[in-house]
Amino acid sequence: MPQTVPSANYGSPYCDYSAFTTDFDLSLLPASPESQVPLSPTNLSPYSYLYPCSPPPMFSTNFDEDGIMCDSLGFVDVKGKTTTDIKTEYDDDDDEGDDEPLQTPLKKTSGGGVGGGGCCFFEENVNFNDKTNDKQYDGYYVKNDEKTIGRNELLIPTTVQTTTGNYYPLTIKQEPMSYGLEYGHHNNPTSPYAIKTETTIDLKEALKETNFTIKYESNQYTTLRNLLKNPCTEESPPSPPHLPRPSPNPPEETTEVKRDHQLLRSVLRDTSFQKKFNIKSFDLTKVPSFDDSNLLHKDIKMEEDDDNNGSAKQQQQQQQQQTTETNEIVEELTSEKIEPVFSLAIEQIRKDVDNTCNLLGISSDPTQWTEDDVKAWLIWTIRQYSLPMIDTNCFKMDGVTFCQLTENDFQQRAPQSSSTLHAHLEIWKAAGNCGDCSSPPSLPLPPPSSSSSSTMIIPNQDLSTVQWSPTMHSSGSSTGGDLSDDDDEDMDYSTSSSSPPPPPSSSNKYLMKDNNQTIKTTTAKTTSGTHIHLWQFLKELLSCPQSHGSCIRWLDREKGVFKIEDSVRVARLWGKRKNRPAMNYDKLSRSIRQYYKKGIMKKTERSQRLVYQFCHPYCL
DNA sequence: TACTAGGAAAATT
DNA sequence: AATTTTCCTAGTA
Repeated sequence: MPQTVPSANYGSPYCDYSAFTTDFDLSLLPASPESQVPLSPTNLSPYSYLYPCSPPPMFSTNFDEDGIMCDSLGFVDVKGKTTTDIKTEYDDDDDEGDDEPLQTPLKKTSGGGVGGGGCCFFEENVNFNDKTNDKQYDGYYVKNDEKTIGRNELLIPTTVQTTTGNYYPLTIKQEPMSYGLEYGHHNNPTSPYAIKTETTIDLKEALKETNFTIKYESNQYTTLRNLLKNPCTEESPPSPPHLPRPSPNPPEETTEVKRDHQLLRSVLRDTSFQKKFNIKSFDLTKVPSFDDSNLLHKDIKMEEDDDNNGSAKQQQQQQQQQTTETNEIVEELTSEKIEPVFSLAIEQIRKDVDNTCNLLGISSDPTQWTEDDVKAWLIWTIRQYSLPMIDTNCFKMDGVTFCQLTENDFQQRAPQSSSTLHAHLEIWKAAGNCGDCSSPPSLPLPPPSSSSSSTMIIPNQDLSTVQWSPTMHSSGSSTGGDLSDDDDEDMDYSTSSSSPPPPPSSSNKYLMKDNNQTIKTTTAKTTSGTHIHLWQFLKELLSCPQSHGSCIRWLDREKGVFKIEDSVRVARLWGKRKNRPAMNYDKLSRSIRQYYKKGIMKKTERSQRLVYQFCHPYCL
């Protein structure tokens, strides 16, 4: 009997959110002078949803599709084992292309054993710098030429998504390491849907192209920190301070930023973003175009020019009128409409922090850190952002003390990296529910509004996310003192995990929880990793094409038609998720066929090999 | 050979 | 109890 599920009720028509880009101040998001985006060990970037086919190659550290760092420098994790070593040890599928025959899991586990991570299947090491092929995903075609990526060539995601990896417990069932029928590689290179390789979009170049420059200033994090401190953005829109509206004394860099965010425009033009979040449309025709009027800057110019500009009163009045109008529009935008953008950024950062914590095996709350944790975090941050090396002995202190360091303290201990380190720590303190951190938010948010006018309230979530625990993608770190006894297994498993994040809507739910609840759910995460239905898992993979597009992908997203490109790998991932090392496609497909009767999935009308279709409303 | 389809029973949650 | 796993036979391309 088919399951009954709430139907989606999306607003329509969908509006073009690309118009936001004229007003959206990307400087609110963390960025380094090199356009590096912090906090992303696994999904690489808060902007990653801008690059659904592959993360930008700006990170020196590579990640495989499981979100495992594959730093060629041999990044040392907290367990003292280089990820390079790990990769080598368990590297079972590092094929650059799709033609390499797959080994059997049995071979891969030789010497590893179940508990030793032998059943943790590593996926291919995605080469972010691969420029060999143009890419086609989901019907969108991307010229694989970093220099030429433009509005018309940018891959536009059909859904806003993240690429954060999940981590799951390593209590793998002790099953005989005998593998049943293992179907072979089924990647047909001649298939019109065949995906050749991952593609590369250089964020740095892309941002350059959009004339967007971000000057790295640690104080830019304060606004973001405020947002992180107040995760109830869906229900209570933040106050206008987070607006791109210029402040009375705007920083120099703000006035110099040209806000022609073509990338963001392109992404937001995708109406699935609106659909995904059930965002009501609004009249964007009221939004001024910077290309046309640059209205948002006019009030800045007015103020700046007051002393030395004797422009005509009429012109001033006109400008004031425009400014007032603009402010009203921006006010409206910020109070309600821009929230999805902020929420995405916040959501991304929170997950990134969690995942980094998981990776490093440290608490998401910096005040809980030990000396070693502080050191691990410092090393990671320095590596991640290519900062000058520092003497970690200067930071030999516990988390509480570390959190109380001021920027001046950082300056004394690490002059060249003080600003960056301090800024990142601020982010972590905020994102990590750091209750007793000393830094107060610089711009307190207004109390939550009881108004239901917020467009971020999500009455009808994607079915695939309703049953999804928000904890599944969050940190399993020691936030709640829930560190596993077998840390090695935890680390091995976490570093080999391939799980993409839950769909964004669930993440919104995650964000809507208060801090305490977030901690609780984070703690409970480790027991829910295997509580997932196959159809949910498949949708999860499908929602992360940059990681799993080579093994499963949508053929028709709207109709819920998808194709399993690599049955072995999908089965392997499923087995990994469910701690069933003996899983194979034969069994997986049997489970899928069980869905036929239940009305969850079906074969397409014209049955094609490895092509299935989600039934309505599961395809939503 | 790889996949599809489905019965049946066991295992898991 | 629901779901998934495991094993099986039979069939198709």
